[in-house]
Order: sequence, then C-alpha cells, then structure tokens
Amino acid sequence: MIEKTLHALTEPRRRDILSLVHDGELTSSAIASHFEITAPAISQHLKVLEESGLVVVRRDGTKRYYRMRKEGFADLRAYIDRFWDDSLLRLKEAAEAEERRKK
Amino acid sequence: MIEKTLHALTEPRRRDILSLVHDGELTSSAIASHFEITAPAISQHLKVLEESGLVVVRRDGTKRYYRMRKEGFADLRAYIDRFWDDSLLRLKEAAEAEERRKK
DNA sequence: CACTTAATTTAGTGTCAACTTAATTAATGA
DNA sequence: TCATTAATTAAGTTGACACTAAATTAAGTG
Repeated sequence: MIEKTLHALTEPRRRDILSLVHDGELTSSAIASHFEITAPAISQHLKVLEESGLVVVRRDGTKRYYRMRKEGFADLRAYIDRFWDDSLLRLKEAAEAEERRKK
Repeated sequence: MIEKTLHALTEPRRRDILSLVHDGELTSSAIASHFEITAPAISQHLKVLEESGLVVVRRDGTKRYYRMRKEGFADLRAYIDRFWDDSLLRLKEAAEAEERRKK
C-alpha cells in the first residue's frame, strides 16, 4: 500500500491534483481545466490516485466527482513516523540529559 | 526537496537500504551483501539517497560508512501533515500548485 | 434511435531510471 | 611503485511511465 501511495505522490501533477480536490469534489474535466495536458492524461493520473486510495470518485450521470481521501495517507504517515519518531525521542532524551547536567 | 525525498523513497530497494542503516552505519559493501544486485547498483542507490538527504556518509580510508539521516524525512512529513491535519497551510500548497501550472 | 456530453481505454511514442559489465578513482600496504 | 581493496563513474540495455491522438464506453436528451 505504501508502495502505491509513494508512486502516486511522486508525480508532481498528481500532487497538484490532490491539492485541487482537497477542499471538495471536482469533476474530471474541472480538474483537467487547471492543466495544460490533455483530459486523457488527467484521467490516467486520477486512476493512479484512485487505485492508491488517495482519492475517491462519486458517479452522477456522465460526470465523475473526485475528492481527496485523507485516510489514504495513513500508511505512509505511519511509515515515516517509524523513522521520525525515535529521532524525536532521542532529542527529548538529549534535552533531559542536558537538564540533568545543568542541575 | 519533497520531490527528491519521494523519488528516493519510491524505489523499494532504497527503502530496504534505509532500514539497514537505520540503527547504525554500514559500508557500501556491507549494504550490498544484503542484496542480489551488483555493488554499482547499490552505489547508485546510495547516491540518490544521499542527494535526497535521507542518508549521510562518513569516509574512513577506502571505506565509506552510510547511516540514515532522520531529518531528511522532515519535509515529507510536513507535507503529509498538511493533508492529514486540516490546516491553513494547505492554501499555500494550492498557491504553489497554481504557480507551477502557470509555467 | 441518433446526437451530445463526460470520461475512459487503447495504441503508440519519447524519456527516464534501474540495472549490467567494464573502466576508473582513491587510499593503503608490501 | 606496484598491487590490493573499496567504491564509484561510464556506457549501454531494458522496462516503466507520462504523454498524445484516436477509438470506445456510458448516460442523458432531441
């Protein structure tokens, strides 16, 4: 899952798309109107984003509304925290050691 | 920077390398011994990791010791948190995306 | 049933990234 | 200085992927 999340996020336009659908849902063509590339290219990006779980789609007639799916970031966030958190822990420990040294 | 971080992390072997050098430093060849691919391939991965800021290297004679650099995750973590937490900083993202689209 | 709108899928192209082997750099020791 | 060890850089191959234009699906509407 983290594999797909990272792959989806690495492409800059997909990150831009995510910013666009963060606040609310937008149709495929509404999203495409913000870019210079063609609608099929956007559609392909949306597919990658959807398969990664970073966006969800709602169908209404011929239109498809995309919006961000926050929980899609959970796994990647947890992965990073495995590296990040104990560095914070060590900073905390160092600070505490420093405190003790001062006294 | 987040660009380079994501690119570095997306390749599975580079994530494996990061796990290896998480706890302490290892030489290039010690790292390579954990994989089936050749030493030059590992060297190339290490270069990408170093340029992304996710590892640092210490030279001693002909050997080069690599270790993880936790601060390298900071930007990516902040990026994810902008989506994860509802924050006004998200507006900054949108503005930056708009700038990129204009170019 | 055509016709239109919205979007996707298909097929093909150019670029880039992850390998390989071979050559090269760099430090050290006989 | 020559040889050895550690690692990287160089050159070339292959496969993946972000595009494009064209064809296709799907859901209304006259």
